[in-house]
Amino acid sequence: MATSPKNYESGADGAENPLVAKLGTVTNLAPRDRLALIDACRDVREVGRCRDIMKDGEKPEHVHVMIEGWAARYKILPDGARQITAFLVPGDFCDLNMTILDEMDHSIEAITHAKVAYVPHEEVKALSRRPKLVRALWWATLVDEAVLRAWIVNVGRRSAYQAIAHLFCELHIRLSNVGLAAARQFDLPVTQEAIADALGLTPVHVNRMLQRLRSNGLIQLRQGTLTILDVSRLRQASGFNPSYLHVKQRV
Amino acid sequence: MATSPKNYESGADGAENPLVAKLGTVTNLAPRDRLALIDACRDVREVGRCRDIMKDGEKPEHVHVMIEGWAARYKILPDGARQITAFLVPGDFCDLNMTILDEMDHSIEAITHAKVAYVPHEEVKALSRRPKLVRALWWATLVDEAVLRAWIVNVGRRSAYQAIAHLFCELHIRLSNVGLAAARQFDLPVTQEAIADALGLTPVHVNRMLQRLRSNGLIQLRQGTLTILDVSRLRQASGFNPSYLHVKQRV
DNA sequence: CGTTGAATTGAAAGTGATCAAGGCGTGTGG
DNA sequence: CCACACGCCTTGATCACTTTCAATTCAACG
Repeated sequence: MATSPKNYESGADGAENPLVAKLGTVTNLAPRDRLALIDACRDVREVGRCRDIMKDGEKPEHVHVMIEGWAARYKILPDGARQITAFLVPGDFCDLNMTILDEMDHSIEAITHAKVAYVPHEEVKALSRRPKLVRALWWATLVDEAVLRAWIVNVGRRSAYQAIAHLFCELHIRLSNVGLAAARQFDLPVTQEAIADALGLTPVHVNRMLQRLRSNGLIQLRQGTLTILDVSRLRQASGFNPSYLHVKQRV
Repeated sequence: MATSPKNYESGADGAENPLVAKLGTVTNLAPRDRLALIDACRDVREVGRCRDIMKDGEKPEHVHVMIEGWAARYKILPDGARQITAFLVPGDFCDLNMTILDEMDHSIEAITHAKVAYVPHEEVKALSRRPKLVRALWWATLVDEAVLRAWIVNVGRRSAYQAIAHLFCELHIRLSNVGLAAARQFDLPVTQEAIADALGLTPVHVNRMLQRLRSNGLIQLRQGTLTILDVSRLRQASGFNPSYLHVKQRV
């Protein structure tokens, strides 16, 4: 329900596969590259809501790619508190190249019912032999890193009100990249508690700031659908600058 | 002055070059690999304190490696606030593979007088042809990412007191990896303001929490030298778990 | 129509921010 | 050689954004 396949801009550019769509936002992938990616994602498995896709301490046997639904990368503190360090949407890697490390240092949970592609490591290696794809994969890694840095800024130096607005601006673009956002709206199948865990806030406070965002006429949020009423005003309010996402400007 | 070359465990394992020392903590590098790394770092330049090593919006011409001194990766917000997203110490890359992106989305500043190696991109490519080194370089990238995630947790879910303690625990290990920390102490040539910018706090509050850390007998901090009076108590106080640094346990 | 998870609302308490001033050490210039 | 300046660390008092704790409303569902 939360993740009805709306596919706003589906036919855009081979957006059947979100990974292809995402990587397509930076390079013009050759047909063979696309096919290789699609083929690598052939083993798709379903994961129930609130189920861990991967647990802290595990050594992943595959590389996981989000195909449908949302997931959250998170860490649990000794006192039980939870911090989400990333929202994973279709097209995102859960653990690219994590084989190199001994074990996961955090967990990943499906926050909606999700479909995840299980890609064998050899397959990734094979993909890496295609020059365009290595670059694209590196691009994805570097952007993930940039998103982490922006996340730190968000949590560290922005007010709760701004941080939430900023998060929405980011998700808007990232979802656009995979054809899952319209010009001003997208599915946001995320509880206020998850937003709180992502931004280091309490659910109560998130609720209040959302109300303020609404009453200021910046957003509308109902039944898991977020509508940005005034994109430029929301960006300005949060100090959002999309450059860190390194996308060929389209939004 | 702040960064006197103490080289606590210098002769450890070819620690003349901090990059070699760091990568040596995960793989047994072949002599030829070490030489290749050392050779790649031949062009070392000095950077004055408070000078930018790289500015937001630039396209780096080289890959930069910290050889001596400290630097900070940071972003400036529209309102002028600053958030540091990483401390770079000897052995750290400033911008590995950043060529793939169009331009820097943040800046890097030397926070002490520093020595930085300028490595041409081709040189990095050449290094990547050595299987052990590619792995080691990937390891470094993945650990950098893990550090970013831990940073988010620090800023988002820990109290100021805990966050500062946690930061010290992390730096302790990272500096040990490059032979720049003794069992219980290391140079910390960082102002309280920098710590504040790193953790999303105010200098005033950092000052107060440092005092508390001191009066609780956990640390001693004088003239840029931090002494951890009780390593395990400091780790416990901050909920520090070193696993995210993915080091062959030595500390 | 009762159950359940999530969203709301209220009041009180706190951690950390702000604003302002004073102390300290060091390097520089008269 | 001492005075002054500058950067950084300290300290105090006050303010406010967020948290806590608790209770209530809502909406989807079986």
